[in-house]
Amino acid sequence: MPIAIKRASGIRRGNSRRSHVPLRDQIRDAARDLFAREGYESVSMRRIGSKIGCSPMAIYRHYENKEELLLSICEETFSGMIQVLDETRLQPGTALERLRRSLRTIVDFHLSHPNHYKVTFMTVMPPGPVAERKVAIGQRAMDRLRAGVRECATEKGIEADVEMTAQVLRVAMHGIASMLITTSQCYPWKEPERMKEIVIETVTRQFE
Amino acid sequence: MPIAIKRASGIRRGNSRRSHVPLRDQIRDAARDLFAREGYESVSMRRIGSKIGCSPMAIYRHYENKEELLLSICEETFSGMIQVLDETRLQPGTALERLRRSLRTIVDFHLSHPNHYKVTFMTVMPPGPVAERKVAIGQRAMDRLRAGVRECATEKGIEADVEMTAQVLRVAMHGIASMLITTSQCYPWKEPERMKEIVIETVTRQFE
DNA sequence: CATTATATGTGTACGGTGTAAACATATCTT
DNA sequence: AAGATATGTTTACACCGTACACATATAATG
Repeated sequence: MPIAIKRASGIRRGNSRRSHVPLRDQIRDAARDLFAREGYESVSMRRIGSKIGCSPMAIYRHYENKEELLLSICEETFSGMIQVLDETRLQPGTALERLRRSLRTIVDFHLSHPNHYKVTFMTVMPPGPVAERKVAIGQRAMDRLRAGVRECATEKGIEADVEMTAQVLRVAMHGIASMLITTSQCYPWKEPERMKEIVIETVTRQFE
Repeated sequence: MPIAIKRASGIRRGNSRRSHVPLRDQIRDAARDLFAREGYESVSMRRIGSKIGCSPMAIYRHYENKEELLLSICEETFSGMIQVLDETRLQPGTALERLRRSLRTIVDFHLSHPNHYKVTFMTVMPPGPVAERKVAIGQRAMDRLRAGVRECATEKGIEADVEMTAQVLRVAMHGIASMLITTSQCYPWKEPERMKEIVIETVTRQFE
């Protein structure tokens, strides 16, 4: 779950107990767990602190505020998604098979990080530097989709509106993810796994 | 914007000013606007009250709590959508034409009522009896989709997994609506109208 | 009509929240 | 050794949802 990410700096900062996980990481780990289990809004800074045995205010030495703490998890998630996407694209198979694998990867990734998804894709951000950062990193993921579409078109020898097709794919994956995430706890979805497959198949049928 | 809905009871309740909008409706209108603009969690009952000039506790005379107020807006959304869906389904044409018209209606309805959409579909409700009531009324909208799918299958003489197909359609429309609503201000969408048509065409192609 | 019941508003209070500010100490630098 | 810096705690504040007690305006009933 933690989505392996290389730490920017490996220096050991002053902690009374040696060889202890840095508090910054403990906080993020605890927050991710609590957010995922109980939802961002219902988890208080006080509870995060008490879970790892530090005062609530200690968190603010490492994260500007609660939202930045979540955003940090968010970026971690995004980087992780791009990473698994790149791995997926390297696996063998036809262009279509690889594209469909990528789509599955995207959906699964979102479903396994619902809180990140909610904050990143279901929150209307007022235009500003934060929103631009989000769009920018989102584009890096879109690049992978565009490449996949382009490869499919090339392999099949057809012309495709790459940008439009990629957007349609994105929209479809977004639909599955957001619907399942917002309603999965209450709504009787009929075989969500099969639905996922059907949607993916449907929106990529032009490349069959 | 308020989505015309027939009031269950037309009686005029005691209000000092005559011919005034009932407080219950004022509350819902204000809440819908604030929820959509700033998000359910960040809008306080105090702010809703102060926006319409009543005390926070006055709201509790009309809605049991904040969550019930949210549910009321969701119900309003679904009722409006069911209404336009029923009107659309009565128009002439083949089953496929009518289904596609319904899908366009759904998307257009959401895009022209973004506040209702955000509140109803982009707000995660904690599991509980209130959320179940939301699911129940949502099913009444799904019934219309299921009927449209069934008619298409019958007309084409093919067997279709009605429930699954309806869910796929729902998911796809949800994807378009939520993406356009959440990102339209920041993201360079390429011809959203055409994308809508392409998505609708794609997910109903099996009935061509 | 007088009276009671009900519907609908307000004010206050409680336990929760995120976090600013001041302070304490442990570690690093010089 | 001494000062600077990093990292923790304590306290305090403004705000939150809402329970509770109270006021009043309308409806129902004798």
